[in-house]
Amino acid sequence: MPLSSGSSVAPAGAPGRPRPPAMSDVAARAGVSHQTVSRVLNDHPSVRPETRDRVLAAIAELGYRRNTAARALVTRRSGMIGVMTTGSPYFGPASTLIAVEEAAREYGYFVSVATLAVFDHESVSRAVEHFLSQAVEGVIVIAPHAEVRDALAPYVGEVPLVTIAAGFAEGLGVHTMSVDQELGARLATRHLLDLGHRTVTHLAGPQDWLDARARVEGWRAELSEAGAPPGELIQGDWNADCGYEVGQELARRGAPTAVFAANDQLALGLLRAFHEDGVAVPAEVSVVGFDDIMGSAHFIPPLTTVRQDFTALGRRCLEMLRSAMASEELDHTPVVPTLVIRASSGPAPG
Amino acid sequence: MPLSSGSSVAPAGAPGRPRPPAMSDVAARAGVSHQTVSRVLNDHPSVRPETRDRVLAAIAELGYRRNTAARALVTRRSGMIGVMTTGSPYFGPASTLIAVEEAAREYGYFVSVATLAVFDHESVSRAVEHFLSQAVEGVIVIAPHAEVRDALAPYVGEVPLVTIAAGFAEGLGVHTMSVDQELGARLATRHLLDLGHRTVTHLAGPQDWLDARARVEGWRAELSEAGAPPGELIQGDWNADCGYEVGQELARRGAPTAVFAANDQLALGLLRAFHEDGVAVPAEVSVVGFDDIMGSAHFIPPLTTVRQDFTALGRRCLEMLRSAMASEELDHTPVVPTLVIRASSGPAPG
DNA sequence: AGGCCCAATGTTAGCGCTAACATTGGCACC
DNA sequence: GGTGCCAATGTTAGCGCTAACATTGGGCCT
Repeated sequence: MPLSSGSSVAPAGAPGRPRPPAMSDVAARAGVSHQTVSRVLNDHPSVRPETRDRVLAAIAELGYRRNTAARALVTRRSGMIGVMTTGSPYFGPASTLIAVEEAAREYGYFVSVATLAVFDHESVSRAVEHFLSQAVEGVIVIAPHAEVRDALAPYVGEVPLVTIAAGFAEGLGVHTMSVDQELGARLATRHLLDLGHRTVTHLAGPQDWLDARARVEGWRAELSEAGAPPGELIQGDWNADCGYEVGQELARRGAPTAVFAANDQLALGLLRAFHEDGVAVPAEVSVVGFDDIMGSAHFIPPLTTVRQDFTALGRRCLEMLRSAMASEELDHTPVVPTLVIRASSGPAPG
Repeated sequence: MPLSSGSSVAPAGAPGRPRPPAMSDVAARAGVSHQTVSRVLNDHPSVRPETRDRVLAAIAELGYRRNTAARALVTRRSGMIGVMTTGSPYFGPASTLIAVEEAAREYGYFVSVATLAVFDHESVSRAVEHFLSQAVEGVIVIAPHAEVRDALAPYVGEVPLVTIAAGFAEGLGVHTMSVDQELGARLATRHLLDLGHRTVTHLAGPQDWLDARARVEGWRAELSEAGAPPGELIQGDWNADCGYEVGQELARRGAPTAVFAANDQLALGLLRAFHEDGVAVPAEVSVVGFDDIMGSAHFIPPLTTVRQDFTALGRRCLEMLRSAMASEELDHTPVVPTLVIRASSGPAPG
């Protein structure tokens, strides 16, 4: 509980610090009315340049800063957007958050964050309520997870909402933006097929993550359209540990010639397992990852992977939210990923 | 004068959305005064349980949410803290931010973020001003950089401020918290010495980062106290690319037997270079990193590294900020890092 | 019974700002 | 030279809430 019934004495606030200057103080100093100060601050056209200068001078002298709370109270606009993100320091969400914040600040918004330790309905609700109690003007959700997306449905209409989610979500009325995961998976798969591999095994991410699902779709679709036999699908999570275990298993039973891992961490685990078990990459097995995280260019061997432009993603999310807040038409076109070819993929053996 | 009837035209605000219920609406519904509603909301002791229930029911029925702006205006407390962090998705800052947010939310604070694309004075000032214009009650800075720390000095006294910074900062009056970087470097160095290495080469991080400096200090101190000859100091940045280049250079000219890299990314680059140039790790060269990032357990070979508990760091920062806001005694004791021994370090050759 | 205290509630006065309306005074126009 | 207009400014009325003070009505003492 933040508030105890402790014996509060002073009108609360920062203890010791005196009341900061208000608009009326500036007005008095500049010899104008507080409304004129307000006009200067809000770039109202009809203020004489001379008056404006006098006001600005007074502001500077007093170190005046406009009181956001008072302003928000009367305008009914908080100037704040909420960004909900995963409670794990994954590369993608972290990068996207940074991009969103940068864009938001450019447009003059404040960004409030809430992290999601778990992805159940209740946590999502709590986070949204947290934002609503702050009167955010819009919410961006960086947690491409099925349950999260579903838990957001009740809040559509309550507050403009943009969520990162591959495909699927339209029916729920939630605005979605994403990197084209399916395309990314297709790029990876096609690359391997082009190298002469008969088919491609996919080490998938957790299927409650929408991105993971979409990657499976893309992989499957590309194989099928290429007329390649269906590849093996192995379920994984997002971690290198899992990649390592799967890699050991694959090495033991005779590895496929091409594996598309759902992210770079999984790929890292695979590479290590193959290395330890003497399976040559890419001579015997080609490995392709997804994300292009920091360092993947220095895996052994350097990892071929699908790069997601998280910066673009973040900006697009914010632009989408702005459109949603203005009730404008929304552009849902996903961000296009690119394939980064390095040394972990090569021609099929034999 | 009676309260205005709801007949006034809605001034601006969210277009279309009607005015949300106010406390007086709840009061009317529950047949009490708005002040009683306020009392219920603030857990004031003298409210009859029956009355409280009636009020709570009215709140639920109307979907009432207290207006933060109005509350902040009168209490002079925004309930918000600002967190400034790096504009790069580094593992440490991202993890720390998450921990801070979690702790802050537990204590009932809102968290506003601002990222720092560059570390110059002006950007830092802009970010602090951004926070001040939001009337945050405190600021946490996750950017252990010398220039950032210095740029904060003018704001000491203006707003409670806690920054992550290894050593040094006390004189400036900025409250600092950190993982004990020097200790971490000592742990790494000692570990290598214990393995029989005569001395240890250090691939340092950029020296404008305080952590990087502190790691140099620790490394140097530990060597000196152990009576080992001074090791070579190589300047680097934080990236694997740099580690790779340095690794190639070291391999070319005959590598030392032990290298302590200032972070895991650098270590990753070293490992790759050594691998490619046929320098066996750890048989010929031992490598130790710093951070224990995701995946370092699956480098080839798995990386011995210094783990920083960023979650603890984040919590401690928040607790420290709370103390600072309450003008209490501050506990600056740093968080203790731990050495994680894996396969990249081994006995000195020969 | 009279008085007193205190728990439970109501009333009033702003917090600092913006929106809406009111008031100036200068100047173009006929 | 009056009329009207408009640019520049002032005045007023809240926004929704909390703090401080005011008002009730029992229960309980003497």
